[in-house]
Amino acid sequence: MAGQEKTSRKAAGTAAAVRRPRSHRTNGGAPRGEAGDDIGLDALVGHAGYAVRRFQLWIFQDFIKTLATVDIRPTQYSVMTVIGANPGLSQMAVAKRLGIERARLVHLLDSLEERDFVSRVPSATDRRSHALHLTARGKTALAQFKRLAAEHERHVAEKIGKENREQLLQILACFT
Amino acid sequence: MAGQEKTSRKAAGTAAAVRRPRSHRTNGGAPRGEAGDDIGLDALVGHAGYAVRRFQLWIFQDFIKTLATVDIRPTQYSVMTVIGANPGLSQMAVAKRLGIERARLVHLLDSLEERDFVSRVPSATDRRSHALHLTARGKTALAQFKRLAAEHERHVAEKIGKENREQLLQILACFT
DNA sequence: CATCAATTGTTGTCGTCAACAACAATCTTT
DNA sequence: AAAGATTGTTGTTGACGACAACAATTGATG
Repeated sequence: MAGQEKTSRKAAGTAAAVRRPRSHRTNGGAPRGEAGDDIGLDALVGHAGYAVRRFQLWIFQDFIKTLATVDIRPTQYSVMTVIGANPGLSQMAVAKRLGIERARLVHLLDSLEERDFVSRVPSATDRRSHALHLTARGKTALAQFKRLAAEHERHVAEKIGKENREQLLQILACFT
Repeated sequence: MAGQEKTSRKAAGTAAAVRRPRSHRTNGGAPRGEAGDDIGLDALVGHAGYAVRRFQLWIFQDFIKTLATVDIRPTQYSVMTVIGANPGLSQMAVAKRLGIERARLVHLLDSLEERDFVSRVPSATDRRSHALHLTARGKTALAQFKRLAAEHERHVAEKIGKENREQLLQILACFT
C-alpha cells in the first residue's frame, strides 16, 4: 500500500463542520504529528450526547478533586443531601428520587453508615424498610461537603460562564 | 419511560416521617408528578453535575435503544465517526481526540474489527502504529448509524426543546 | 554509531456504575 | 389464610475510566 496518495476528501459532504480546512492528513497514511487538533469530529459535533459526556466527565473529575480531602463522590453527596433534606425516607424512595438502583444504594449506604454519616433506623410502620437519617456527625459533615460542592460549582461557572451555567440548569431542570 | 407506576400504589407510611401525607390532591388541574415526588432535592437543584448526570443517563439510554437494531453504543459510534471522517488516523490520535484511554480503544477496535467495520492497517511510516480505516461494509453501516443517530437527536430535541438543544450544544462546545 | 528516552499498541488490574435476576422477609389484597 | 406485590439484599454481567506495566519501535542525545 505504498501509494495511498490522497485518498482523501472522501469525507465529502457530511462533515462540513470541520474547523480547519483539513490539510494533508490522509497523505502517506502516516499519522504524523497531528498535534491533535485538526481532527474533525464530523457528525459528533451535532450530537448533544457527545458534548454532555465530555462535560460530565470534566465536571465529575472536578467534583471528586474538589472534595478529595473529605473523600466524597458525587453519588454519595447526592444521597446524603436528599436524606438530610428528607429525614426518614426509605431506601426505595431515595433510590427512585435520585434515579439510582436500589441494589446500588445498598452499598452506598453501607459505606456511609460505616463512616457514621447516615443510619438505617428500622421503620416503625413497615418492618421491611429502613428510615434513613443523618447522624449528628453526618449533619456537620454534610455542611462542609456543601461548602466544598459550592466551590466546585464555582469552577463550573468559571469554565462555561456564569450565565451559561444558569441556562444549563434551566434547560435540564426537567431531569432533576 | 418504563417505570411509571400506575399507582394506586401508595408510597404510604413507611418513609413518611416528615413528608406530608399526600392528602387528596385534587386531580383537577395539571397532572403533575404522580406518586412520590414531593421529595426535595435541596442543594442538588443548584448543581449542574446532578442535572447533567441525569440527562446523560437519559440520552445514552435513548441512543442505545434507538440504535439497538444495529447494536451500536455511543462510544462505538463516536469511534467510527471519527475514523470515517479522518481515515488513516492512529489509535493514539483517535483516543486523544475522543478523550478515551488508548487501552480502552484496543477492545473497542477489536469488536469493531471483528464485525468488519474498521480495519487496522499497518502504518507504512511507523511500524508501531496502525492506520485506522473503515471497511466498505463499515462505510455503508456508518451511514445507517448516522441516520439512526439523527433520529435519536430528534428525540433529544423533543425532550428538551429544539432551541434549548441548540443552546446546549453551543454552551458545551468547548468540551468537544 | 550506540545509548537512552519517548511513543505506540497491548495486556492486565482496580474501582465505579447501570442493569438484571433472584431471594427472604414482610406488607397488601382478596 | 393464600396469592401477589414491595423492600432490602446479594450476586452477576457488561460498559467505562484510570493506572501500571510491557515489548516493539522510533527519536533524540552523546
